[in-house]
Amino acid sequence: MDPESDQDVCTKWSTTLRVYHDTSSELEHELQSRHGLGLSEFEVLQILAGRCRVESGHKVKMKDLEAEMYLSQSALSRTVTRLEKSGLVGRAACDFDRRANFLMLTPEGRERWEAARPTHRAVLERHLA
Amino acid sequence: MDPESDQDVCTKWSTTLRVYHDTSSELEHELQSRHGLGLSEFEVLQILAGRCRVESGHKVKMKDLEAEMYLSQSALSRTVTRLEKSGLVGRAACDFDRRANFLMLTPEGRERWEAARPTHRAVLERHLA
DNA sequence: TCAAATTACATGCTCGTGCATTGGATGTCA
DNA sequence: TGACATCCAATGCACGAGCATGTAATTTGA
Repeated sequence: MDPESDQDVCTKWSTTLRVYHDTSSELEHELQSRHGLGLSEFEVLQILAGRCRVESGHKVKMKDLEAEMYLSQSALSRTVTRLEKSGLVGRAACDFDRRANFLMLTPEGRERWEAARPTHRAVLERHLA
Repeated sequence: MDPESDQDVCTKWSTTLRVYHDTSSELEHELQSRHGLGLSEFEVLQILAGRCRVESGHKVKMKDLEAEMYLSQSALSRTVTRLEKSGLVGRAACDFDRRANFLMLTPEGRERWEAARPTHRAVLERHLA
């Protein structure tokens, strides 16, 4: 509440704004132009790639995905729909709970993610290293 | 490029994402519900309030504003139009260059900004202190 | 001096996002 | 078991954002 901490938080916030906008807009452009992926789409692939190991049969529930992303339920639903239409992600019904969806990377989805990963990492290095 | 710095930038980025999303979405909600202002609108008022002192006759050029904001030219144009329609900002022609616009806070604009400022500051304190 | 390039701002268009709602499935409890 | 609450995901809707373009004013340079 004192002037000093005010100055602190303002500086911190403007730094955060700058880093966030610079980095995310370059991520968006690079991923889109080089790999045809939006940032949200890449992030979904990234999470699926990291979690689709042996456990749970290579599948991830929408709700689990939602919990790890800064995206509303509806936005995530549409993002996954776009990825599904592009053939990068597959949906599968859940036997135990037919309300829920399971998601998994397709082979093509894994390829695209692996192709895009260096681009993603390079942008982060450039802005955050 | 080494694994360590990769880990560093990834951690840094996910921290930035979390702080940015948490803070900006709460800013957006609080400013909208309490003061009827979008975050971009508040930021425009903030810059105008800070710059509309004696120098340059209390006016700011669109281009100068644009340089200080993370907003495209078109988005800024529309944001200012919204603020103008709400009576919070005034546009004035520039005598020297009739392409350019000058902007200034209206008295009501300054009131709204001063009313919203504590809300804005409180959210920053809460997330960044 | 005047045509071409540049600049400032507005606007048409499309897209991704959030909110509210819906539809269907599951859980709860009397 | 049946009625009601809760939960998951999809969808209608509105809105803010960026890109491309348009319009008008200014600058440039041959």
